[in-house]
Amino acid sequence: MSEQNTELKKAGLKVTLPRIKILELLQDPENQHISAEELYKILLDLGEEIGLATVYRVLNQFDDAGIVNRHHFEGGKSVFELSHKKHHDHLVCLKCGKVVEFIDNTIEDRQEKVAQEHGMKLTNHSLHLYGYCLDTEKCGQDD
Amino acid sequence: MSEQNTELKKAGLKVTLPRIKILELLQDPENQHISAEELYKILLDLGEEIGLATVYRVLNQFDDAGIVNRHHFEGGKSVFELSHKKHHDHLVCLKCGKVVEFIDNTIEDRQEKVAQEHGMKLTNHSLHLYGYCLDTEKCGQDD
DNA sequence: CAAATAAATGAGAATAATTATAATTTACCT
DNA sequence: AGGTAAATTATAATTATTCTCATTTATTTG
Ligand SMILES: [Mn+2]
Ligand SMILES: [Mn+2]
Ligand SMILES: [Zn+2]
Ligand SMILES: [Zn+2]
Repeated sequence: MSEQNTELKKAGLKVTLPRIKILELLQDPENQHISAEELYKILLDLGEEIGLATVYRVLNQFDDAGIVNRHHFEGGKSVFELSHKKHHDHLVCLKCGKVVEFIDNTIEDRQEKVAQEHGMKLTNHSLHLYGYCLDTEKCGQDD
Repeated sequence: MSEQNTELKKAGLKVTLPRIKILELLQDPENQHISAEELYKILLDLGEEIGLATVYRVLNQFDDAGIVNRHHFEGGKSVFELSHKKHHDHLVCLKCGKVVEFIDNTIEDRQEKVAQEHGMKLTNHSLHLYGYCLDTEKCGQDD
């Protein structure tokens, strides 16, 4: 039994073709931070017969089951990524759309401190840094 | 000439009743982090004849002009707040919806560091901490 | 294995949030 | 006050996402 099957079973979800296909696509490094619509288009191109509603439904189920994480970057739609990787935050280029992942333990620690100081128990957070690539021709801002 | 008028003129916007009313409402501490729809309802309740499209349009113009900042909290619609206050980030209670503002200079500094390390020039960021109020009856999680 | 059944899917309608269009009104500049 | 460009309104359109329900599929059971 494949890994996908095990993961779906563990989440109490029936092992269906749409779910397997979506899980497979999400493994592909090309498809990091992908939207429902984008996944749907890829599936159509692959000749799969799938409904857009199914893609949305499955992604929500995956989110509920903790299989994926959902992010909402400035000015875009919801994007998803597998959650088996370690927690990280995101840097997004406003010009080319490149997404860089990072983790900064100082920031993570301070967040807990801040929450504590304000009498709150943290469950999660989202940190998005927006800017421009400096090293590339196309994104470097004139200064 | 009122403050509002000056602010609108400075932004190159004509001084109209909808714009003045919206600016006024945004000053009210009751209306921090308010959505277009909520503003619209308040305006209707006040007997103003205004269209929802106008509220959206004006808020976008205010955003472009730097008069307001837009935030998008998990699971909600866009909310706006006047931008004349100093930059800050947000703690949000997932139970009661309370929004607490904070600024942590360590976090701010680290963000710049992170961007620099990845060859990017930061323009802005969004940091949202989600959790539960501990001090209140209704929000404290059982543990 | 084949039938029973409960869950999942697909097509399309529905909803929510936001934006565009176009005719009318308003603010601002002589 | 009159001319003009900008703003507003109502409404249609769009975008992103969810819902409905008839049909299909995966799992369970005999
Ligand atoms: Mn990521
Ligand atoms: Mn705020
Ligand atoms: Zn870039
Ligand atoms: Zn609370």
